[in-house]
Amino acid sequence: MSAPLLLRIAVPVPLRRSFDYLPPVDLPPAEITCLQPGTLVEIPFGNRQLIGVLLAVVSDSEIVSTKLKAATRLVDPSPAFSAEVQELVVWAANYYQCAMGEALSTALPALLRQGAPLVQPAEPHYQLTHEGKGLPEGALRRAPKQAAVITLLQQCSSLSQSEMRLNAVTPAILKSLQEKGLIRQGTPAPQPEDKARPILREQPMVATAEQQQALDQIATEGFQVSLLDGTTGSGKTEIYLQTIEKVLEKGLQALVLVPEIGLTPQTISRFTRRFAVPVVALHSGLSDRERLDAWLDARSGKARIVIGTRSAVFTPLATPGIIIIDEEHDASFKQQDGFRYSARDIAVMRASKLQIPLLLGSATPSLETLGNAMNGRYQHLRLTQRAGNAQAPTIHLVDLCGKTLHEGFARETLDAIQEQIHSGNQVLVFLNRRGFAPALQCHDCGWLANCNHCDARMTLHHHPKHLHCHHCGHQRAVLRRCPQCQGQQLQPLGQGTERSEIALQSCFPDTRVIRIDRDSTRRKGAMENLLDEIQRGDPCILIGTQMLAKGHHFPNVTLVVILDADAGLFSTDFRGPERMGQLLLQVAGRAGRAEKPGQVIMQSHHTDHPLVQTLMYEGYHALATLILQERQITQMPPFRHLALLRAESKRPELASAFLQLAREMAENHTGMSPAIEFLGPLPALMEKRGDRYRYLLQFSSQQRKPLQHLLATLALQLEQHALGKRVRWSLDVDPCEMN
DNA sequence: CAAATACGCATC
DNA sequence: ATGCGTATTTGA
Repeated sequence: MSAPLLLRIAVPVPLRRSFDYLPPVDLPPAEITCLQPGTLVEIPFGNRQLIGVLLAVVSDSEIVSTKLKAATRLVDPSPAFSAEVQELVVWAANYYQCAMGEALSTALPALLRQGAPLVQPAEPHYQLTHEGKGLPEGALRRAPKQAAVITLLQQCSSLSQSEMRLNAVTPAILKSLQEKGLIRQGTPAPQPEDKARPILREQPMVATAEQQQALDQIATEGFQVSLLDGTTGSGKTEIYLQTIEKVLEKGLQALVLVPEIGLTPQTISRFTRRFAVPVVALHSGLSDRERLDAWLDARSGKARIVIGTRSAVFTPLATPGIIIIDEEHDASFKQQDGFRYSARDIAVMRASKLQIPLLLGSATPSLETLGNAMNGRYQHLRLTQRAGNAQAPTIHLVDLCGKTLHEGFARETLDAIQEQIHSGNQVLVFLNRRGFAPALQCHDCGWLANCNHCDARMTLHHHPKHLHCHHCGHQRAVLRRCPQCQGQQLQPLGQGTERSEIALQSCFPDTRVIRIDRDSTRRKGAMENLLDEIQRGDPCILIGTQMLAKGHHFPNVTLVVILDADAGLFSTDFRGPERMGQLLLQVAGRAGRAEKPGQVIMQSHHTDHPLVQTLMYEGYHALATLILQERQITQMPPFRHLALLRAESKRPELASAFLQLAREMAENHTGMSPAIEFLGPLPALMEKRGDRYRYLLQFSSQQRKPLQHLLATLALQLEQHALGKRVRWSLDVDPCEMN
């Protein structure tokens, strides 16, 4: 008699081990042997029911058989994860030192994590009725959105609800049309065979010589990583589209990853306008159901283009053909909590395992990617010309030293704004600090309003009037008297977007000033309304944070003002200068996108700083080269690999003792791999945050392998140790933020 | 002395 | 993570 078979399950808890279960009691033994890894299984765990992922069917366990429980049921007999995606997630869990169950569960759509079945309910499709087909030209002139649906259905004959959504058609529009008897719900007409169906809906643009050269060098099969390194407006998207076209022609799918802020309706419509194939978008606005449907369409191969943010890198694809990452330098590709993976780096691994090309696009590539392009591991494709007749903006440095400032603005800056407004243009003012002022100070004794829960100043907000800690969310009323000296002269210190908005409005009383930051766009639809107003093109001044810098086109902006170019210049984070360069260029790229030439004004107290000078006069690549040289000398990434062990606790001594222990454990291991160096335990830059004291221990190594090995052993040991259970800790491999 | 809170521990 | 039992503190 053979040993009973057991299910080895990854459970969605942060524990670095798997759990063994007896098969569900009602499962025929013959079917157990057929189960594949990636199958979802509902299991009793402690006193709750969880959805786990089958890792393997095994014949014996380290756990005595009397302690084994039986799994409740299979969510579905077939696996949710393809073997390919499951292996990818397992690889990533090991690389990023995340518990396997936690990693697998973050790679799953929310609905599957809750045990929803792996099938799609029939989705309503809409078709033209007889009446709708015979609708005379020019009818529905007073309902352009409804007319657009009719046109759409004339082209496509039948569209599902989600396809309608992708084309910005709301349920209300469909309802009106249904009531008028112009469209009806029904089963889709049988689709003509794939071969016959056209891929394109509109003709591609004619590529410039430079674009064509890049296009010719991008592989459409086999593993190849290309960096598409092109200035703003040089037509990177057109290259994505034409490359995708080639992949679609071969009957394969394209996976497109975009930054969180970049997945706008405009981005999606760029793809749906060009291609006649099914496109799905996995963005944060979807309901769990819609997300699962899109995921299933990608998995079945029905969706031919999949656009998504970070987590979409784990989308299963029936026929993967290419992966594209737009704005590859963007920080949102790195998850900052839990499973701290980099979607960009995982995409490299995925493309290599699948033997398909990967295209990384950016106007300001990350130093990691640029380093790989320079040493030849990635193909480096440069686009230097702006497409069309758009001109590159001219950049002026304004030296603030010794100048009288008007609420943070130099006289010449205000004059330049005046001039552009006068000529009927729009101006964008960039200040990466929301609120009225970043601090409130007593003029009599120098006391500062600090947060009670963090080592930080509280930000003064005017609308509504209160003090707000941007680190822990704590709020309090604005004080009328200094608690230290009873003085009544409490003064705002420094500039925030609210304050600049008021200043600009008083300097330009007849001009519309629009503030765009998290506070002014919190209300649903507020952002859209403001963007619409800007698109109308009337002269106005935009003042905002980095929300303005990414993913939006402002064709009428002719002047970009960077109020404080120095922020980030003296950051303690070694990535500060790189990020400063990327952000400044990105903001500058908002100017002069149409026919109107743009200009950029950068205000700085350090106009002679080498980084500022290099960025100004030689551009991003010179800056990047300079920073890379520095990184080589200081042995920082990408020349050396980093990992951080963070620990936090309400008791500071506990967190630092934990890291001290970790360091001692690690040093005991590194007899075999002396290449690993340690730094710390050190207090985090902001030691106290939200009433927790935070410390870190930094690891660095020339080789990834020994570091990964050490971290794996260490994590396991720390998890066992009593101290490890008393502090909140996490490992961050290839950290982006050092705090 | 009971209720509220903190801590340690196990989860197949 | 999460929930439970036990120890510890709070409090009327």
